[in-house]
Amino acid sequence: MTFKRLAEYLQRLEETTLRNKITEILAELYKETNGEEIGMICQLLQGRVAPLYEAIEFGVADKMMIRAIGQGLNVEITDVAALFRKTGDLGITVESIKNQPSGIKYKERNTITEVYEVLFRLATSGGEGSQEEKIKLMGELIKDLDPLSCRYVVRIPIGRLRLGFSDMTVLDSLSWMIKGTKELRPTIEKAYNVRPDISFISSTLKEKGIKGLAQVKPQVGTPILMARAERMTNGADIIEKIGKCAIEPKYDGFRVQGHKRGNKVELFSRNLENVTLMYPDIVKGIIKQVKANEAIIEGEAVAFNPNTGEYLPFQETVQRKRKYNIEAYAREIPLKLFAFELLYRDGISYLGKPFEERRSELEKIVAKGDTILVSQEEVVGDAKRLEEIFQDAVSRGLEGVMAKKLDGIYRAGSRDFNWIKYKRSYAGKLADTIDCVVLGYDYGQGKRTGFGIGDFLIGVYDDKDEKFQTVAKIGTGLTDEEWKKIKLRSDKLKVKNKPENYDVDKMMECDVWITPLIVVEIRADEITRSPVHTAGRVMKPSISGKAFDVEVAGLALRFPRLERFRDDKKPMEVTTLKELKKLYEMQGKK
DNA sequence: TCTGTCTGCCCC
DNA sequence: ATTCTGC
DNA sequence: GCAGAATGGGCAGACAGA
Repeated sequence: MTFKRLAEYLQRLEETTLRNKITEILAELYKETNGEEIGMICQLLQGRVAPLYEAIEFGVADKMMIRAIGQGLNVEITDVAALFRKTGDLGITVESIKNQPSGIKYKERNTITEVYEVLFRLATSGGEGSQEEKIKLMGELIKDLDPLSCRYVVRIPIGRLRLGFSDMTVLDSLSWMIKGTKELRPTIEKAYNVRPDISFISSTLKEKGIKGLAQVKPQVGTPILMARAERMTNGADIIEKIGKCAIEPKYDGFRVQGHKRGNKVELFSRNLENVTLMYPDIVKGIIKQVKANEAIIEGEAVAFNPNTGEYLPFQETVQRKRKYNIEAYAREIPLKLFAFELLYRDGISYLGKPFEERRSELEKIVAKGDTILVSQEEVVGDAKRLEEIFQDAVSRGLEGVMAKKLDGIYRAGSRDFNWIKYKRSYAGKLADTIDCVVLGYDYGQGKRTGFGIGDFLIGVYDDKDEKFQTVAKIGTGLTDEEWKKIKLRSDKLKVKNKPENYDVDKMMECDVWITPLIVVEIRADEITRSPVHTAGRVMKPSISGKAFDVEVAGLALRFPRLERFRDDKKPMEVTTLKELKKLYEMQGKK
């Protein structure tokens, strides 16, 4: 099949919003392919050339792609960038440049296989000169392909296909290919969950039918898609939703799935990256403490201070995700793994077993020790007790709690109400919000292109320096109508250059600057120290004297979102730097 | 060798 | 991560 | 309620160029 033919299908799919219709079109597309092509297509639809657990990344995003388009079509990079700002989509950008009459001929006979192979080479190119190599390969593709194919070939590496469907719909469509209905989706999904390789799944289905997936079972060394939690804002709702449930503390670390066979252990991150070499302390802990020949367990890894025993904030924990200096960091900030799931043990899959059974089996196979701790748990039947546990968790400095449905299965890869998270920041306390003023905004991408705005920069006021200093950009919490409204209001306040009394890091520069008159109430989970936001930041000359380094980090908001507009407030009434600093200091002691 | 820019289905 | 929206 | 697509702060690593 030619790539052009695929592109024509993708165009049809992009224009369709009805998911059932999308499912049908995909099935129709598959019918024109062979077993090899369907694998490549499904893989490319994920924006990859290999499954997530293979460490093959494109290493190409917006900036590199702009250069590749410039090189491939012999246009100035600044022109490409300008058109991208306008269109909000690099695919549309390349297509529209290509559609301008140029006299340059392009081939229409490139096969999917040929394109896939170039993308694969691009992804596996590394080392000195590799950026030039990637740009050359991408540029040649763009030069060779027709305009419509260019739209999609450019969107694949940057991971923004924007077709309105993703993995779950692909699984539906594979069912549709075989049966003409979605009835095989659960079977296909079950296989995909434990072997998240869409190329393998789709090729196998095409060549062997649904029977081909019968032997796909959890396997030590192949990561299982991780379950996610839905959110709720109080204990009563949780009890009403799932009844009696198990409550666990929610730690602020990162997910780890540990696979053990004998004395060999492999670790995977939430996005299935193999992180075994990064966390030797957890590997040793599992070998020592997990009493099963084969097991797959899951938990949250959190760093702690070995001298005080205190758990560390996320910003320190995440420093353990590294490739170099691993042993030194492991000594300085060792990890503990709070294990909360058993997914597999000695030939038996626990995925379909109720939570209570997984939990009791987990407790049996994890021996007491220093590194792996079975997560605390209390079974609760009433909202009052749930709130008590929640309050206790919050006062211990934790993020909140997780509630797990007692008879719920492990829903790999999906987010549903078998797991519910209840976080401090959801509990709607006024103390968790601050008032800020809008300083500028950026043009949006994709769906937001039409609004002319995608996010806005906010700041607090430092009455000492008499300057507005930044704390976050806001890209969520507004309805489509509110985006349109704030764009209109902002444009009336537009100024040519950044106002003198704005203190903004280069990283946070906006497309459009406005007079500081719009006041917004912002919710966030916490205040963190920031290298790029300027609230309270102090700089010093760099060693060479040619630049500036951060002497004292600024303050920023973690998970910022709009709570509401505060048209009743004047800009000079927003939170001051002094107040923000006080809030930052207060969150440390609880 | 140092520094800045860019990237990551990054981590959250 | 959070949030909004079409189905 | 699911699935998808907008968007956030901030970390280490990989290159390129000075």
